[in-house]
Amino acid sequence: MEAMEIDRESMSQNHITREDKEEEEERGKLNPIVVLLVGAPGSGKSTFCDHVMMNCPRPWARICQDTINNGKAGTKIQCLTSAGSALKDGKSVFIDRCNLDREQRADFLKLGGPQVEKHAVVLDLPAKLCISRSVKRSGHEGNLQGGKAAAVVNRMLQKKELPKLGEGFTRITFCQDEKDVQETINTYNALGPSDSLSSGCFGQKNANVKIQLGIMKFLKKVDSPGDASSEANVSQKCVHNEVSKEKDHGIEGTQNCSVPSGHACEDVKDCDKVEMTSVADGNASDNIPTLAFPSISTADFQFNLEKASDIIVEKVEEFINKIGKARLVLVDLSHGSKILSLVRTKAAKKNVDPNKFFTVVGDITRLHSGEGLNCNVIANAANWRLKPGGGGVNAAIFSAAGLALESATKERAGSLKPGKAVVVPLPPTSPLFTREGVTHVIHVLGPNMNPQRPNFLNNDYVQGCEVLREAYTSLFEGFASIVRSYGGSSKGSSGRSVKSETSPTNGGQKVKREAVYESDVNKKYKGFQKDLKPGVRNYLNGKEDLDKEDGGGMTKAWGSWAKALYNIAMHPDKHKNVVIEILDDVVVLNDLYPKAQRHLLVLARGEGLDCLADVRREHLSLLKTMHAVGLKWTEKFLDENKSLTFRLGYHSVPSMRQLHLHVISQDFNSQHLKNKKHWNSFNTPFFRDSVDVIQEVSDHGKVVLKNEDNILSMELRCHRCRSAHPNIPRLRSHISSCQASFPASLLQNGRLVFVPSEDGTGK
DNA sequence: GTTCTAGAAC
DNA sequence: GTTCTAGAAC
Repeated sequence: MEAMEIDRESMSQNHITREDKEEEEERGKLNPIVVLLVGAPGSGKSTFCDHVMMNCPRPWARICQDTINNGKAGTKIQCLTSAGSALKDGKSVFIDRCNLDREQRADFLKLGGPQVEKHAVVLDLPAKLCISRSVKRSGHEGNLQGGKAAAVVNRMLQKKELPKLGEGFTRITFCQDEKDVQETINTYNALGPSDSLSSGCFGQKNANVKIQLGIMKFLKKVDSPGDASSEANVSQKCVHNEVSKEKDHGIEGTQNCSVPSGHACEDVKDCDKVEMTSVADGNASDNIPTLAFPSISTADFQFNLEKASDIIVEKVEEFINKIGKARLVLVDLSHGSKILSLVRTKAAKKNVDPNKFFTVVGDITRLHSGEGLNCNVIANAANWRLKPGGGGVNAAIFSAAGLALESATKERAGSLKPGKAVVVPLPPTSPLFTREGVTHVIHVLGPNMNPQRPNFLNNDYVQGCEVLREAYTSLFEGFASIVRSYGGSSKGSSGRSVKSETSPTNGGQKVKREAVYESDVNKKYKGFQKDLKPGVRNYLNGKEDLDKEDGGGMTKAWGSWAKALYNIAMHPDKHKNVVIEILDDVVVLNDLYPKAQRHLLVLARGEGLDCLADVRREHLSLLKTMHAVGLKWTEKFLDENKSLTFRLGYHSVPSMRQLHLHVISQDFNSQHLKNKKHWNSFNTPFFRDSVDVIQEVSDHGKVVLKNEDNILSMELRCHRCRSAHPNIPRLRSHISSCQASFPASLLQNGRLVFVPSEDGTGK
């Protein structure tokens, strides 16, 4: 690599042997630029320069502070002098030093005067990657040298200030992974001697912005309260302008659309939301495949309701786990519907997941327009000829779907036997498709117990039940096949296109996506379900609790395993093995999988209070009780072991249903602490201190929950010294010995509970 | 929430 | 080869 550098040097030496005038012209053509690499040791700055200098047609000089002094580390002044003379020689310049803070960058931005463009290439790669590289570079992983390297990287990253256009850069490129780095290398490689790159910020991706910002915010909160956030706003606006200019000119088609740095987190999320709601019509549940079906055979075919309801619940239970996140909805037109109430009761008894199966009173042909419920598939209680007419559901569906359904049905089948079903894709011309978003109708024929109708079973319920079971099996299997087929479709269930599904991703990811589409779809639906409005969720649960509509925005769906705490709260006496205290409003228990030496849960006993998002002003005294009970237990624990420190708080989005307060000692010494999520759920803003929750509810009547998706996958940082660690074992080994004092913010407002040391300085 | 496990990272 | 993570299933 060094040889290559020397070659370029000698090449450009030839240029400057020309006459001054020519030289001046040449320089004008050369259009040299100064590129400041910004990144921690191990972020790949030198490698970046090497790659560009090897392939880029323009002459470059790399100014490396580590080697500028005859191969040894030199000074900033030396760098500046050397960079200045390289520029005079018409070379573009890489400033290969960390440049992590603004002050360090400032002098280099003056190089060559304002006519020389200044770029920043930010190698903002994960701390653990930088650490592991610099540890490797220093040779011996694990020894003092390695440890030192990690400490250096950590210290630098904690202080880093990302560059802003306002500092004097004309272009800033952010690289957050290897792919970004390669793209940026390609961009610079393609830069001919007189070319220039357009201005603006490039390469910051939404998801990563959130992660990075999460860290920044957290660090800011911990380290430096009055940071210049207003300045960030200014530069952000500036970036916005630059970006739109960029787009107008259409110069950089391949660049990632830049997302402003600074406090952009909320903005970015809001943009996403707007996009999603505008496309998906404000109801995220649009995209969960849903089958609406009438009760088969119980109307005109006079099947016994008790027996039919048993079979419905039985079959729903059987299929619900086979169809991923898709939902089944039993629909009946009448309000006092006996079959609905029977099914509801039986389903509840069997603990059928109320998010995946529920009942609705309404017209099956108007579920979207009438009830606001999107069902992409509806079942028809058909007749054996598969013809319109008769009465009830069959007549209604054929009538609502128009001739399109008749002809589409004819194409598929001419008749149907009892117990069978036929899936008919609904032509997009059908009003049922356009108005209601129904993409398929499944005709199903049940057993007939009505002597006035064909195939009368003469009260033979042995056969009748068998046929009805078969009918539901055929129906649900038909639906399952539709759900599977959605794997390759780019259409949402409603027939309206769904932005998130078609949004571009980078090549590599896309391939992976398609290969695992089936599960990917499931994940997505899971996500959407999580995004249901509280009101919708309660509706799905059959609750009428509209108070929650205006609440914390998003609530989540509960997996079947998530009810353990709820069960304990409802029947603490039945769980005496785990419960350690039962009071009027709360139950106390040791966490089954403690993440620290002491870890207990204070559980609210009331019904309908699942998580922080449900909390309102009326719960204030309960919150205070929970806190007080938690404190009482910490006192007991501190009596036993004065060296412990406790923190009391809630998970922003808990995995287990039923509001519970964590009381957890800060040693985090537990074999159950196994993964990033475990750590980050107690050591990022995902963990909401009880004192703050109480304050917020008291001030605003609810808890403001910021839905920072990636917060649980943030890099691992020590909760005391804030150092970053590459993995859980290393983090655990670090925290077992870290004696640094806790961040100031935790020492305020009683967020940490401990016995003050004798000198009164606390921890 | 945990467990299991494929496969990525080391 | 071993360690570790992350996603799916429960």
